[in-house]
Amino acid sequence: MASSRVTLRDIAEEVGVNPSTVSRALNPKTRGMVTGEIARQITEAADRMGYRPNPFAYSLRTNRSFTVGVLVPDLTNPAFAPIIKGIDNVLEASGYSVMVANTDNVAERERRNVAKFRERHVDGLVIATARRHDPLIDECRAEGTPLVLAVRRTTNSGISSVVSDEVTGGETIVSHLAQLGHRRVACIAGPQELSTGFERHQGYVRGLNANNLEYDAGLVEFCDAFTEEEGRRAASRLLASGRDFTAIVAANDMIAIGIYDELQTKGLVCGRDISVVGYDDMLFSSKFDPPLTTMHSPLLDIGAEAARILLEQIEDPETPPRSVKMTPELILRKSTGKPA
Amino acid sequence: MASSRVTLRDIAEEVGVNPSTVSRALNPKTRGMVTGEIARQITEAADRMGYRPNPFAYSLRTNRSFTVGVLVPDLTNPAFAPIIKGIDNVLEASGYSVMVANTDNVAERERRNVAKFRERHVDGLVIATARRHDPLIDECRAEGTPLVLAVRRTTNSGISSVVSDEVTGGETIVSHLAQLGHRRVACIAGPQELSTGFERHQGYVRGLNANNLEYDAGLVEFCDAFTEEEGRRAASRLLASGRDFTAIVAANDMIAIGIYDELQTKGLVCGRDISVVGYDDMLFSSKFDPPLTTMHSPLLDIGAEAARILLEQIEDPETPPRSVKMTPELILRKSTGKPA
DNA sequence: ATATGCTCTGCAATCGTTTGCACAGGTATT
DNA sequence: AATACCTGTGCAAACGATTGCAGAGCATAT
Repeated sequence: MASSRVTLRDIAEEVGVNPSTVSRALNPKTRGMVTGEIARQITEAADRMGYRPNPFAYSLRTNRSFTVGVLVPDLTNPAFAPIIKGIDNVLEASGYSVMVANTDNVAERERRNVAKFRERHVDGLVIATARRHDPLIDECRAEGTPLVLAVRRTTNSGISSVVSDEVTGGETIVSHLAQLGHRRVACIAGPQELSTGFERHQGYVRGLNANNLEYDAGLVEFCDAFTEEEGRRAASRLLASGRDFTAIVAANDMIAIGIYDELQTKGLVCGRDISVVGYDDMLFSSKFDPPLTTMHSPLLDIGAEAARILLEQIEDPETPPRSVKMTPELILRKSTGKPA
Repeated sequence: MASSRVTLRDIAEEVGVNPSTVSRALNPKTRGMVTGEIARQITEAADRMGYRPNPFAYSLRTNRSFTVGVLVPDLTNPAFAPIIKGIDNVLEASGYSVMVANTDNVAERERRNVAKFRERHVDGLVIATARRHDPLIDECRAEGTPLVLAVRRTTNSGISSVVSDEVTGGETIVSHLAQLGHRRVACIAGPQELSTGFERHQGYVRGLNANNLEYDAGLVEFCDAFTEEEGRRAASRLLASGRDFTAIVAANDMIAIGIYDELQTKGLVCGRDISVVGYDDMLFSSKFDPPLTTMHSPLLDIGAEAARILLEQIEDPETPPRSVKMTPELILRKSTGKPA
């Protein structure tokens, strides 16, 4: 309310030129078109008067909003928050603003928010909610707005994505267990419609092969969601099956926590009776009881890299889509040990 | 790229009226001005043609952006993420978009982001980074954009805020400890320039009085930040002082974790040798070793309520500032017990 | 001396809305 | 029947930038 904004016209009057000249003088790309001395006067006046361009006018004319939309399933999930932070860090530095939307994993809400972002003419989208087969993503791509997937990707190539190497991650976990001497390694896998769930399970299978362990379908349970509760239930089923095993590889840390719960109620001690390894290395996984051995996903870097690719893509829409795979790292803690 | 947007003018031509009529027919507030039948034709055509108003044009004209800015110290901090989620939940329902900015507690970054928000003409601001004396907040207020503080407030009244009742929270904690039989209760307080740190400490002091325990300056240590590391260092100082005490009230859960660390390295077992109580009840505080007794802050509700107040304020700028205090709840877990 | 080209600036249209004002036509009032 | 008042619609001016085009001024080439 206080300060009536100062516009190009105001500066123009002050300096005694046409607004268009002011526009050119202030825009680095067109600055060359105006005489040095005049340009100097203009920038000087602009500073002095506290000129701030009106983003609406700019956007209306140019259709650029310097805004990007970010879609995550859950802002409060420690396996996602760092991604946003990573994105925000690089985007802030480039003058972009980040709009977030929480979808709680419900497709309808994803759809609605993408629509909202589109209406608002965001310059680009980073999406962390993708399913392996995701019509919404296809639509987005067809629609033309620059887009990059983070953490989760679709089977559909031709879309930029940055994820971590889930398959080798899973494989490495099994190898770790095998080295400790485990022969009967169970798996509590995540949702198979998500690339993370799918590929980590795939990694588990490869790890078995690589270490000459046989695959036993009775040793793998699937979860419908990456949640503690789902993990607990799956663990319960596994235990109830009466099968013999000495270790469990969990699809992520949340599920691992669920497994902890179930082991505890059954009076088993994790790390001694049964080894458990998680995935993600989310915040506090070192504080659990016992501290969780887990595969560290470079979430912050994934977010940052996704943002960088998006920027590239916005800058030059002709840039071909790029997919990068970060490498995760095994963090040894107390939840794994030699088989009992 | 694909769909050339359809504008008011397109619809006007289709129906055979002037764009202004279309504008009026489509706006609920002015719809009464246009003949029922024509209005019907217009809305019908709008649907059919897939009309979506151009937000830039709208904003340029009206100076409303349907956007609010949210400032938090750390997106990944489980004591802040829920706030954003709460905000997003209510704002999304009202058609607003949320822009977030991460400040990492650096004043310069707060300033920069507030400036960015202002340039972008956000309709309102919710700020979770306020210091007790915060010039930036004063400037914001003077500037006129609707503003509400969340979780942390300034001493300066006359600004809307929604926080939890830290003082009684702190008091209740001490009472709990006193009831268990503790007589020598230490305190590891948070930054005193933040209302949370300040008021929780105040609550501690009141709790002492209320339970006829004497205040001993030697039993309180201050942290410069709400971090694990600061908590650990403070605990170390406290232990080194050689004073006698059986319980520690921590300014928040992060600090409590730091205390856990230090107790462990000193071979003390928390909950038996020394009781510890945290504050916030952040995610996973029930999973620590031992599960943390803590004061639950209704973070999600705080965010939601802040958003509601902000909406009120945006709707009618004359609305007097409103401050609400949520009541926290003590969650009993394993980190507290009878004194050894 | 004329033609040619280059550099700089201004003019005016445009982006897609909203909204004050004018005005046409109809209804109600006297 | 003349006047006043509504009601609904159109016109055109904003909002504050960007940008194609035209032209003024000047230097260089012929």
